[in-house]
Amino acid sequence: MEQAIHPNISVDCVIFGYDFEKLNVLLVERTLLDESSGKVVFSDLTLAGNHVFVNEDLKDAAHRILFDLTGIKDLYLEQLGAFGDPERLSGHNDQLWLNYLGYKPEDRVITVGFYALLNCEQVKIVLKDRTVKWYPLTEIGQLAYDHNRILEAALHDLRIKIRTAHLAFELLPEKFTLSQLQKLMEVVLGKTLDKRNFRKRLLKLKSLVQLDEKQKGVAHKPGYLYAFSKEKYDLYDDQDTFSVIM
Amino acid sequence: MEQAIHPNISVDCVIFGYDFEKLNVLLVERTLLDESSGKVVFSDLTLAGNHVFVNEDLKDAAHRILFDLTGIKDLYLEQLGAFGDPERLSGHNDQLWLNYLGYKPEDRVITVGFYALLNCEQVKIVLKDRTVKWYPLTEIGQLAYDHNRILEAALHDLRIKIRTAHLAFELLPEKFTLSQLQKLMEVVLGKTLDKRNFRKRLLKLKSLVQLDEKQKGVAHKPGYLYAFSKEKYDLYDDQDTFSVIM
DNA sequence: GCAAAAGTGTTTCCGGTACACCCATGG
DNA sequence: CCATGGGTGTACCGGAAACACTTTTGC
Repeated sequence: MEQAIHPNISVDCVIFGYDFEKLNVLLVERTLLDESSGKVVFSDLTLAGNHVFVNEDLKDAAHRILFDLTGIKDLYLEQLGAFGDPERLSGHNDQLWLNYLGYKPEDRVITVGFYALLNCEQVKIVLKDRTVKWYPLTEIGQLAYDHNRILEAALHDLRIKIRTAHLAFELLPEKFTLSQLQKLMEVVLGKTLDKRNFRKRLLKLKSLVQLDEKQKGVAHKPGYLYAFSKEKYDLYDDQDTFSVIM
Repeated sequence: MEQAIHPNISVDCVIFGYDFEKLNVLLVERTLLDESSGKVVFSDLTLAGNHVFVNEDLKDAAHRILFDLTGIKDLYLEQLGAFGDPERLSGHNDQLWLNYLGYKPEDRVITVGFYALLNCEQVKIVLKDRTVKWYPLTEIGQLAYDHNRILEAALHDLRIKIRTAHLAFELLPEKFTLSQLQKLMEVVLGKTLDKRNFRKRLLKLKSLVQLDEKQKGVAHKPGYLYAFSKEKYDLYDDQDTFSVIM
């Protein structure tokens, strides 16, 4: 019975993936076929989500969903809060879909939103399922259920927290150049930053360590690689933040 | 059936009340009496909370709980997130209490935390129930369930948000002096602030308007009263924040 | 040798901070 | 007339912002 699913509580994950160019979100295709004709009734996209197990912690459920979909453990996860509008599943397509899956469409389900951060190149997702794909953030249209609301909340939170915390490093590979870090900030915050000022500020951070290693295979002067040191971050604690990387 | 309670989803509210001296939290006494002897089995404190109705929005549930307990509508409410540790109700006293109330103690309940802000003098709470009282934040010990965790999260969030948003005004009456506002900030942030610098910054805020009215009945030079203008705040939007009232 | 990004210092300006005295009221 | 908090201005300092040229690599 440990694995019995809870009918009223689900978890939805906004999975952000950075590819050195733009922010992407991993979405799942939801296509309903007419049983007799085999024609497509509708086809749209959802966040990665599922019901929790009866005795499962919410964060564990989120990790499980991420693992099932992507084969990755230990991603950075942040809780966004609960989404409990009684009408959140009452869209026409949503009702058809829930019925198709064998849920009672009239059941109340509250969902807990999370977001995960990863780097698309480093964390190669094994897409077990052809219906799961990366979508550039800027090209995401209407999603199923209340998932646009959850996505919006995730993005809002990410934009605030990336200024002052170590979230940025979760979106980069272990080793990265300062320019890559700067580009990431520019993409997330939606504005360009001055290179020299950016570097001045960043080089003050004790938790950012320069490696004895340079970029390779680039058609220009190779940059030094850097890494984030969680140990030093914990050590220097609150002094050592991005504070005002506007 | 509209009023049927949902067995698995509850809402808990951290109700902060400011009394011009300190921050208080409204707590509910929970006393279990032995049925035969009438002796006290245990007695402790909980946040204001209850299960949600089957078709009730989470925020509506929080407002209802606040209203039932205090007779107040339209308090400022902020969601903190969901608390879903499977063990959150498994304390010894918690199990006794749930059993006494007629719940199945083994049922999984996830709770959504909120916090509310009010001014103790202005918003005179009609304490319908003698077991509900204000407790100074600094004197709160161990609470029932996982309520210390929820309180901690609420306080953390309040301390962050009060620096940059209009939360402070929710803890004051409609008209207040700058000194009262400063005192509030000092209490919440836990540090003293320089009077002149504080006023310089505050007087820049377009959403803070001086009234043609002074303090009365004080044994010193009376101060001007001020009010927060939601309209101007919305108008000037993001420029007009407390930004760095450290 | 050319394209492309890496890397580097200085000046300016604004905002934060520190700090001390006179004023109006109630008792 | 005294106690109490209200109200005000200035000088200094540090950090943010603006800004342009040289270097190293792959092709």
